[in-house]
Amino acid sequence: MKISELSTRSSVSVPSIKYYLREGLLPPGHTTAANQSSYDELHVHRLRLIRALIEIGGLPIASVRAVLDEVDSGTSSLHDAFGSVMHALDPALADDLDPELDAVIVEVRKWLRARKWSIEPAAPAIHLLAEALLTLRRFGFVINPADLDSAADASERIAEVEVAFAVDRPDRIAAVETMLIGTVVYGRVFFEVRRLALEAVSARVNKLSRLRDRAED
Amino acid sequence: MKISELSTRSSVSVPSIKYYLREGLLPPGHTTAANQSSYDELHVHRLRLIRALIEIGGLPIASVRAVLDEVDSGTSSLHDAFGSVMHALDPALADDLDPELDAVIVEVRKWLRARKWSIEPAAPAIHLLAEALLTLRRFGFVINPADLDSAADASERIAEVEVAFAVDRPDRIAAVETMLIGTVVYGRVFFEVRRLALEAVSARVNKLSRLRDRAED
DNA sequence: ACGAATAGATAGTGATACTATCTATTCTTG
DNA sequence: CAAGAATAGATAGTATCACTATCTATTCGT
Repeated sequence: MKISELSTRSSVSVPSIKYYLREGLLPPGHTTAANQSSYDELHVHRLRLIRALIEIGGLPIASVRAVLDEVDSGTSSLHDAFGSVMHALDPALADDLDPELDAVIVEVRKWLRARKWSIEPAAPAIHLLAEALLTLRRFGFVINPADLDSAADASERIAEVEVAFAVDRPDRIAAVETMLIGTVVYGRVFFEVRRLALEAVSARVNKLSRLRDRAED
Repeated sequence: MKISELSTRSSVSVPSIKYYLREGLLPPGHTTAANQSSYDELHVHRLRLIRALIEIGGLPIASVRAVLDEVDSGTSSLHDAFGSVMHALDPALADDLDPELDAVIVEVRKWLRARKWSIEPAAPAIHLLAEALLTLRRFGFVINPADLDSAADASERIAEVEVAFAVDRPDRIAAVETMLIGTVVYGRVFFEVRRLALEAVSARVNKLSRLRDRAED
């Protein structure tokens, strides 16, 4: 198909498609003449992936490129490929050499061992989780990794479904893509579920306190 | 304290503090002369809040301002204030008039009723959740709101702790701030826990499949 | 044959989050 | 009390990002 058709099929403007081609997010089409290329279903699919990462995941173009490069590079096992993709998701984090943060990182690692979760030691998620926990503590929240067990259990259950689904995919690229979409889009799903939970609990408490006020009259 | 001290205390550069003052994220200090103002602990605290929203929550300055305006405006109940803050968190979402999306929104609302979660009908979280679920389906994930029950249960448990903590705070602003920090920073915590869960499950499956391969030799 | 579309190159744009500079003052330290 | 550092407030500049526009030399479709 030509670029104009790719554009309507994917609802991405032609200039944007050209931009993604330039930036290497989208592989070039099959060149049929000096100024003609033809694109296929793979391009439509890839464009949907790019838009999901940008719009739902909020990833910058540079991260999208890094992630897609990892998807396309034929790393050995699915798990290794997934690890690389996870790593490419994060902007490089500066080592803060904050002793307080280091202490929390140690706690997180201990928790991971206790849960028997085998995680690559250099995983950015460990650092980012520790950072968030430290921030919560600095705002007065008394929170330990163990308080996250119920969230971790729920995450694990859904992760099992996701991984099973990914492993079932016909080829390696589709499998890695599935894990990627799962991470980014499910991440958003969880975030919104959490917000809804907070609102629901807040509404309940609000109602209770109004009932109490009335009883006191 | 003077601006230089505020800068070292908060590890935010003086030009950035001036920028936040200009942008109305940080209230002006108490003016003591034409070119002298004094700042206090409240400013240190507010700066920490701003940085947490930007760095951990990834909010743009405009959202931070909108959210802080809601925090500072004396809306009646804590719950109402919380609702406004939640609303200010989101960039205005265009109504897509996508019938497929509308169908998913209906599903989400039904799920919320089934869970007895009372949510403001216009809550952006409903729209955003439906959007994410629709994207997952378009990538082949078979997923219904009910599949989110375990995540919702876990979120609810943590939300109860958060709300109890917020309600206990000395004043209304502190309470709303607590809910805000809870939403944004816990959101990040959950995201990272989920990624760790995925990596752990992926590692387990990888190991199992390697064991199976070996058995087949 | 002729207007529309295309590839590929280069340049321009608007938003964002600062950062720098400047002036007129005020502090502060020897 | 003098001189250098710091400050408020204003204005201007910068780097990055994600496009968007324009241009040229083709090539396609009718």
